[in-house]
Amino acid sequence: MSNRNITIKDVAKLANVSVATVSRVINGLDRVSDSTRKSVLKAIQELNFVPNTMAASMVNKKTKMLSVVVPDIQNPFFTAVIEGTVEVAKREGFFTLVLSTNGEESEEEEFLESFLGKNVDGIILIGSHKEAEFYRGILKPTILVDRYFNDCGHDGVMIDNYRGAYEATKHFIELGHERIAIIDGEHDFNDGKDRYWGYQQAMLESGLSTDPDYHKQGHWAEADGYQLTIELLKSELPPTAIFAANNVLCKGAIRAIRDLDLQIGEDISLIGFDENELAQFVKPQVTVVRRPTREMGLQAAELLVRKIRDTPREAGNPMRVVLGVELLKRGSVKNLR
Amino acid sequence: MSNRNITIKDVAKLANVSVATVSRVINGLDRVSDSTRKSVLKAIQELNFVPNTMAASMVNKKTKMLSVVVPDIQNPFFTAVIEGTVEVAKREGFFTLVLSTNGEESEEEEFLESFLGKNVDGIILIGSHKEAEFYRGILKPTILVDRYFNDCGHDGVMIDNYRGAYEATKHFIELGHERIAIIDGEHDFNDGKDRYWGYQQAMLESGLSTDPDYHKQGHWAEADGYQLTIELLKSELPPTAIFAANNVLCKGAIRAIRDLDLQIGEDISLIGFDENELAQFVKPQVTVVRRPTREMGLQAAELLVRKIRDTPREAGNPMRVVLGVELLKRGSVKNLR
DNA sequence: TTGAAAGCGATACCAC
DNA sequence: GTGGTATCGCTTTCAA
Repeated sequence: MSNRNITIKDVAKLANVSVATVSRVINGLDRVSDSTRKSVLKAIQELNFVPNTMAASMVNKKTKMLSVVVPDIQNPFFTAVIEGTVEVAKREGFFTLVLSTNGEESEEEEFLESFLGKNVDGIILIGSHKEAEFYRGILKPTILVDRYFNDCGHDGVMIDNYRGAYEATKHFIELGHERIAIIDGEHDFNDGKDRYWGYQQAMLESGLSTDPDYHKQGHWAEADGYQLTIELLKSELPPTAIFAANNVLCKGAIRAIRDLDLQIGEDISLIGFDENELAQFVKPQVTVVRRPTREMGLQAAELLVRKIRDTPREAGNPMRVVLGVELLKRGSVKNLR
Repeated sequence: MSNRNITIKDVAKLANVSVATVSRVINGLDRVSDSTRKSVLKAIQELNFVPNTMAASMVNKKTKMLSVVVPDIQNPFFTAVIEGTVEVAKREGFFTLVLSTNGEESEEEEFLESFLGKNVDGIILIGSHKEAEFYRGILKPTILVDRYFNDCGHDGVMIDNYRGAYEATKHFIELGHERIAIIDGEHDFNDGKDRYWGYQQAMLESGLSTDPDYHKQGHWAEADGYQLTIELLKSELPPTAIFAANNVLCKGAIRAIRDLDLQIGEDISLIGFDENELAQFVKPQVTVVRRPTREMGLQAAELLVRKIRDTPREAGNPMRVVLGVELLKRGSVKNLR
């Protein structure tokens, strides 16, 4: 496996050729006579030689590795995206290395300055937290996924958050709901904001007002979903429907409803943003806005690989790929008509 | 960030010193006069220079990075272990790089031969699939987690699978159960086998026979858990208790029981091996054998770092750390006495 | 304290 | 086709 000490020189000596020749047979590009190739191959075999790719990288500046940086490796959304990424990367001959920052922004910087960060051929940043300035500082091929920043100078793959929230809300309305609440978190990034706007727009368009009491904000965590749902349901005039703006908030909401001994789709209607395990488990299952997680990873990796190969930086404006979402209707919305 | 072109030479030139001196101030080991240090630092700042750690690694053969290889990044068990690992690694100044093989054995080999595999200072293999021979071929510090192979030549961190299964089964028995079934998967590795033996031993010790009809084997997947549970519950003489030998089998079992409209802890008793989201969600919650996931990661990283530092290979026999498990009693086992 | 120079292990250009 | 060698960016003796 990892034969530290044997180098191309040893092989050259044993095979009675120059290191240049050995390098040639290793890379198979230049032509080498059959006989010498054979003896070199034999020597390689005999010595159990494995080329030191790091040394090679030093001269040709390619490592054939990509990195994917995520804020939380325990969130199934991220791992699903990663899976898509890895699939394409592998097909294209790249190794993918995953890095979780555990929500700490500084980690992202550290990574980029580390051995790894400096030696990957390209980077995919999922759900990243920084500001445009930071991204502009990254000089190598990079793709932003799920969260995008204008003027960041890189391509991006994201979904239509606005539309997803809009359709969820519309769905409630079509089935006769009027007291529709939304639980979300800070509006510090576009994805969160867009979801709220989608909700708001749908309400206004239908002539419904957006009661501030029906907008509960937490920190996008499961515990918040639980707490906020309890608050809503215990208020004087509870909503008839709740839109949970991300996967974990939705899980919290499901727990809360269960703990209050209420029946989803009967006593309270619910739609979640993003698929999650509990939404699939409970009966009736919870209607969710499904986003194409794996597909996001695929797209990101494809964009990245293309960018790496198009070395003649076509300096074209960064492109953004926006994938559609789908309202997966299940049984959690009661028909009030 | 990634200033490709500026090297130590540029800094040297600007600061009017030799590259050796620059190297010295970068590494802070050798002594440098305050005045030169200052001017070098200034030059570094001015040029926005970031040393190329890859080149450095070429000479000192250290990269300060570890890698963790897992079969499935979507399984919460693995990500929990990873989290523990990363924590220690970070504290000790190592970067952790995660690699998921998606269950493909060959990936593991590829990884070890890749740029990455050859350039990390140490490796943690979680739930790995190969045979001892393979591991012996890995010449650098390596720790096996969760699954161990005798004569593999490396240290390991695992849990007491036997005991966990034994106690779960005993618990059933103590509460008066006699028709106790087990659902598991292939017995191709020790962890799986040990769980079965623990179950069997507990049964025999209590004078209960292990009816083959009550031992259902699948492939350790959630779908199997579902299917096998259905089979058990629909058989002529259904068991009164089921032991699901891993986390996803348990989830499948919970789904199956729910779909048959049976009440956990009432119509059928259930214990799962390893914590899982559904076990915590349903009411009553499902009793599980809890294993110290994060702790496993911590231990593994600590062992690894120590090994990396003890360069004078003390060739001591490989050590194995076996962590205890805990039967987390919740409400899913009915008292038949 | 500082500098010159010899590597680390490969690649690639230039001769032959 | 094949070999010699400069080079990648840094560390580390060895002298001065």
